[in-house]
Amino acid sequence: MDEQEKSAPKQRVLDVAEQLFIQRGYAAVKLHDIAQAVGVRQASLYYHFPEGKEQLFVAMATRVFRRHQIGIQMAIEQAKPTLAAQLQAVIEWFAEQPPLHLLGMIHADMPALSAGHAAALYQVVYQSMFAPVRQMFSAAQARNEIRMLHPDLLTGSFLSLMDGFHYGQSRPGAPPKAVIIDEIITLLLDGLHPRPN
Amino acid sequence: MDEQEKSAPKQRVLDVAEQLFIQRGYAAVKLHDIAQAVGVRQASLYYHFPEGKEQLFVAMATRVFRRHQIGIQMAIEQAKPTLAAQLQAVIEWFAEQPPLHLLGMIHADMPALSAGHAAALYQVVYQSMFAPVRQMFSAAQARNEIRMLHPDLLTGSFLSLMDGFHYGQSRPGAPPKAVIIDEIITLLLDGLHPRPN
DNA sequence: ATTATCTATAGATCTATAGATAATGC
DNA sequence: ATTATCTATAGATCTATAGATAATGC
Repeated sequence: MDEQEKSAPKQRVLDVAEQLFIQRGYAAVKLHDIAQAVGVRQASLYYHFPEGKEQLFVAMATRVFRRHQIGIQMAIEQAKPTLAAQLQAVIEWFAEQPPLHLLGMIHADMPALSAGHAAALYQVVYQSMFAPVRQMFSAAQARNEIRMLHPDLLTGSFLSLMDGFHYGQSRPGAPPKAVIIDEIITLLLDGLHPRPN
Repeated sequence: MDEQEKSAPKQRVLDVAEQLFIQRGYAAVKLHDIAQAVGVRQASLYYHFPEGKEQLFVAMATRVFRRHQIGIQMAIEQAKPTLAAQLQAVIEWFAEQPPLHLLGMIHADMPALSAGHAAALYQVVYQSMFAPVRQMFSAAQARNEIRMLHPDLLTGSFLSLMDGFHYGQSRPGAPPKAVIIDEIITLLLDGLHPRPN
């Protein structure tokens, strides 16, 4: 009965909910859609989430954010302690995950929840996504490795770029993932102006 | 009866619809919400948009995109013909507009429309938002002013950043707009690694 | 006994349509 | 006559609740 030890059917509901909620947004997804994709009747979802749609959304979002927190932290820890290596690892993490659409979730979905749920989720977003990335940039600044831009701005910009990643990725004639990652790193570290060497 | 010559009440409906649809997304906004904010009854909206909610959304989105197209093109034209000056002007344009949440709209709202409406809107987005920005970057590359990164990727990254702009902007203790703009330009042109001079 | 489902349905909400009303401008 | 609203309501959709059913594991 710990957080971890969850029944298989419940995990399956969360999996499907994750796909649909993230793809279409909270309001556009009906409980019936989720039930249908799981292969059960709409009312059966209330067995796993007795408080209904909001509870399901919050559970799903929390799970996604925690997974990203672990992925991001592992990426940073296992990379060489330079921003270039850490950025590479974190971007690779985002690139191999399904699209998250974090900004859209923060902006459109979370405000639709009850005030309490929204505030709680916002905390989770901050701890899981914002703080670790911010920490990576701050540390690089403390090492005097990079310019002293505002770390919050860097963090927001970086997460925006990660949200945008999958758009460019999916269009026809798009370069392969590895090239996109390389170019984003070049852009972030060296900028558009070519270096004089 | 031209596109331009629209009645004042209809414009007012579009104004309100713009605010609500962009803020909360297509599915979350009910016609009743729009009517209430306008100060009329829900059924009265059908006088101006006889085909209903979708038509209203498409009209609103088209108007927003066209406005941005003009704003972006004017910004680029009136700036000095260097990427630095043009970027500054375009970012200032985005900064003075209300948040657009372009990625969210493309991702969550447009796919909820009928196939025909979605395709048409997608065209408008491309022409209005994507093409002018892409052209700005391509031209800078032709002038040999910047690195030869994929222009589609640059464009997508830039528009992602513009979507993210207002998030950082609104949090407490955020730096003033002018500083944010400066830092984004520095980031894009010079990158995080400090230049050796 | 617990887990996981089902059927049936109440009640709320939402979109859209039909037809009436009032004001303005020929 | 045209423009812009209104009331009333049908029909569809959506969330949530109540209570039944079936399988598994003591």
